[in-house]
Amino acid sequence: MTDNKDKTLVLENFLPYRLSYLTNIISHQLAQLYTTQFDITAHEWKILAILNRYPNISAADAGEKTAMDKVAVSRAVKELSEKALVHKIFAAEDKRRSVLNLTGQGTDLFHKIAPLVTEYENALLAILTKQEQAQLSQLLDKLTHHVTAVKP
Amino acid sequence: MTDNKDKTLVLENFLPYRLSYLTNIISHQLAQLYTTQFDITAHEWKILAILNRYPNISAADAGEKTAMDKVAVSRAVKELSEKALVHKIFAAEDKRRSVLNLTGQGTDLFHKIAPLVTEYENALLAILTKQEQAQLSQLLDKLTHHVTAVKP
DNA sequence: TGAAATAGGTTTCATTTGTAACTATAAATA
DNA sequence: TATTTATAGTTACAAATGAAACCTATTTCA
Repeated sequence: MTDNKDKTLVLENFLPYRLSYLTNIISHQLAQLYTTQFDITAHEWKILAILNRYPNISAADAGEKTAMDKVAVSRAVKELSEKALVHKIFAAEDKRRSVLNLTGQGTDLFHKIAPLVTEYENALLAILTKQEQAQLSQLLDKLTHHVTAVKP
Repeated sequence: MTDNKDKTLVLENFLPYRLSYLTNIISHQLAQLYTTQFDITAHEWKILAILNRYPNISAADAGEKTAMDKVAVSRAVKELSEKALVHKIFAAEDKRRSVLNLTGQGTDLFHKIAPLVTEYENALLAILTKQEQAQLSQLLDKLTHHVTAVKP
């Protein structure tokens, strides 16, 4: 009889706990890469990355694509603007809507950090075979779709 | 040529990002279960769960088993003690070391919450086949061992 | 139209969290 | 043994976060 069978919750086997344990460690290690060498928070890094990929998007769009709430986006953008890494204007056709872009400096910084984090990702994935990597990707997709469907 | 090939970091494909996205949603949904119905934080819930499984452990042990830092453990235990859910004494043979246990009330509360969170876990896992669940478990193990080995 | 509702962003305030300093006890060592 | 060093836990302060209130601009529709 397994522990789950008799209804005793075993933290070590509990999926949400295991996911959060792993994720916390990874996020922490990853953050080291840019918080120490460059003076950038995790939120700020996310905004840099998303603006590199999608120029001219609004704060709301950036929030949606990064799963950050609008307050966090607003604060990160403000910081990044003050650091001259991001340029913000308001759209002419709708003056509420912001239009965000990396500055030259912002682009430069992105290209300094990106190799570090992809290197970290590669180091992570190195213990998995190509097939396992594909499995993992698929499982994460399934779970993510499921989970966002349940409570959108 | 894929986006990864030309070194442009694509957030949506980046494993740490995808993990953190999924985990945040799950943690949040899960927390709803006990923060709303019972007045318990995520940290407090972790302590309840670990003390149910391992009675008589110290705060340091609890922290190690839950991946919480000692300050978070101290605060959660203090709260739980004030709510009479956890009983804390100091060990006779080493007066620095605490000895923690659930009270009767604490045990009762644990047994109220446990079914809710396991039900949530089951709902989560329901989109995966048994085989996929096993794969996921194995992949998480591999990654977790790897990641803790890299930076212990 | 013009009042009400909505949407994008920002600010404020309270809570949470993390780091570092601190207290008390125990272990190590000189 | 006396002094240093290490360990368990708490406290204090600062930074990060989240919820709600708050502009301002745009829609909606009576």
